[in-house]
Amino acid sequence: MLDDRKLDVLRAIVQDFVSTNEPVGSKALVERHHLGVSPATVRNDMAALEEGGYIAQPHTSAGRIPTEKGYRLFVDRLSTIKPLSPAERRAIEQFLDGALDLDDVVRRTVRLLAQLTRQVAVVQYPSLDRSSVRHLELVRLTGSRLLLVLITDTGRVEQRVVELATEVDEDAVTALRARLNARVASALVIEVPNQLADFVDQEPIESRAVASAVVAVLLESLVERRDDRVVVGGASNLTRFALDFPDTVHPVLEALEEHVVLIKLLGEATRPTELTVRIGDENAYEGLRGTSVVSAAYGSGSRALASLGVLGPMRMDYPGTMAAVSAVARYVGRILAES
Amino acid sequence: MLDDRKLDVLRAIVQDFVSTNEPVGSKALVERHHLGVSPATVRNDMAALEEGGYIAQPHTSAGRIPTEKGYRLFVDRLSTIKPLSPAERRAIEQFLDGALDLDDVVRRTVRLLAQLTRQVAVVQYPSLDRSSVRHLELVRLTGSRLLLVLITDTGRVEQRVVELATEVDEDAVTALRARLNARVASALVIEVPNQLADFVDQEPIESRAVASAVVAVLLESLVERRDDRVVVGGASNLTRFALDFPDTVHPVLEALEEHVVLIKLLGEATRPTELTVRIGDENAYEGLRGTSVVSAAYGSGSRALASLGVLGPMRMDYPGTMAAVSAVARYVGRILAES
DNA sequence: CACTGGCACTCGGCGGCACTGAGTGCCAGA
DNA sequence: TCTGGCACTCAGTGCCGCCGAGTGCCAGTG
Repeated sequence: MLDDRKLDVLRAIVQDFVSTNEPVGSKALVERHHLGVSPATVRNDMAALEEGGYIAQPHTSAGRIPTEKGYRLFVDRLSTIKPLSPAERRAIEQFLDGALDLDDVVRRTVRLLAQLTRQVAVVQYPSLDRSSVRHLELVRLTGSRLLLVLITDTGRVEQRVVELATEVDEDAVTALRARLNARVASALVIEVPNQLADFVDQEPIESRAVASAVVAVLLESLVERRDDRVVVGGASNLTRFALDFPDTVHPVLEALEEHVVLIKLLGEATRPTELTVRIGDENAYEGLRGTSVVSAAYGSGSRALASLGVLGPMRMDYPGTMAAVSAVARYVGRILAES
Repeated sequence: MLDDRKLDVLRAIVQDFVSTNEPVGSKALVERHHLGVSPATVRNDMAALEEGGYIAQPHTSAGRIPTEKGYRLFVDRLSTIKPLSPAERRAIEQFLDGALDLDDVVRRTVRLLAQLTRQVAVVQYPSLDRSSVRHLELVRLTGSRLLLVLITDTGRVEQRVVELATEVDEDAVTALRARLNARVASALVIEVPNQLADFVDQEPIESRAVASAVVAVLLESLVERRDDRVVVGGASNLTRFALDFPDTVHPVLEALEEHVVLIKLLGEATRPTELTVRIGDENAYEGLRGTSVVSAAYGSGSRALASLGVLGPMRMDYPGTMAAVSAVARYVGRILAES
């Protein structure tokens, strides 16, 4: 039913529409792409494509625009990921190599992605669940207040104040710190609750109260941070393509502030650098109709830590965007593995 | 030249225009505000106000809208800060009391401000320069890598990895940590470079190399963080008032991503809770024409730590916004003083 | 002298109307 | 199976005239 030429026509329609943002007609199509047939023939093919639901006309006397289904087919079968230009590769390296700490890596990444794709970029912090504990620090602020700092292998730092009912001296803190680290250092964060299950009971009787308070705060902080953090950048790119639809930008801006929504959008991280493309309603969030999301998991080695991606109009340059997202994800993984 | 009634008229014009976003005419004015005079009289007053540059007509056959100068006069002399409703006070308390750590305080604050004012909120992190050192932590990651963690009295945490040329053992790290803290603990951050000026020289000869590396990274991190951090929220509120001017939202979104610009916008922190209002071109940044900024410094006690504020259209509810910003600044200061 | 009512005037916004042109579907012919 | 031709549709555009909100000015009044 869809022979090769029809697919060529669909590909040409998607490419033209993406670059001009105007319905494309049969005549323009044969002029811009050397299809080797006449407009009339193309019209027949277009009728077939419309029949199949791949393209549609906004109104009777207009050209065609791709539908969601059309974009899907394009992404799945008609496009090849466009290799990045050397300049772009260089930009990625230069941008990320100077990063100082994890916060900096994330901030730079989001900026880089937004710049490369000229769209809205979303980067998730390395998931706590999938990280492991590098070190647990316990600082005595005053006699009855400790600062608990958790440092992961990805450089993430979580800190929390522990209020104690009783006073505690420096030596006790040092000892407790050592015993805690012996238990959890280099364990997966998700394993920490198990590792500490009987920790308090095994403590010397005189330090049980303190240990119990510390462990409680630690476990609590792990639960609270479950809602992993994301950073958004390039929101101003929204207006580039939304000038025509001023009512569509508001819900998108709202969505960008709902980090929970964004995390769902990026999707479950699978294997590192594996690309996911969600087109239009596929990402099932009211207010994000008409937008597409290209995301990839990143990680060090074979372990996926979290995801990053970009959000743009359905009429986006999929091959280019996919290449950029994939390259950045790969590079971030490398940076994190090094540190 | 501007008698009381003319000022009343100006006040009425500002109030009406702010709430309706439409040029206000003489007739509507006498109907909605009981000015006790006829439209014709008001027209004369309006002519005088226009003469003085306080109001203008967008086109000949339209009502008047306030100019920048008009808003300025309104803010300076014609408005009283609207007290917050009990519901709003309660919202502030509930919102901020549950905060876990500094990041959380900042995130909650920005969200709260955006919600209260229905505008774009900007909150600056407590300035490093104005904080003091609570503790300096040195963690031995491997033999040749240390993690340096700086914790300030406002709960801010900065961390950085120190790469060493030689191996170092746990005891040496402990000793160095103790000596470092003896020097800088509870000093103002801005004093740290002075405090450490001769630190390396006074170290035992065998630990000089390590001390020098650590101090170098510490000083460097203080310089780099000079560009203090800000957090933005409520960007979706932009579209509420920018529907009519779709071309004005793009530059504003861009400005929101330029944190340096935002920091300038908030202005130099003066005394805590002191309000600043910048109207239109007063904040002198291309692309922010037509917007106003209401900001306040916050701090604990009499020490200003940083600023927060909101950004909105020139036609904003100044009394309400000023009340909200001021109340939030006061409350944030209190929260930080407690922790 | 300040205020008021009346009146002529201006001009943006809106609906109606005709025209244009891009693009289509269909059909007969190669 | 493709092509050229033809009638048809309809969004977009420009033009026109009307409506009405709002103004400025002036003469009249307490």
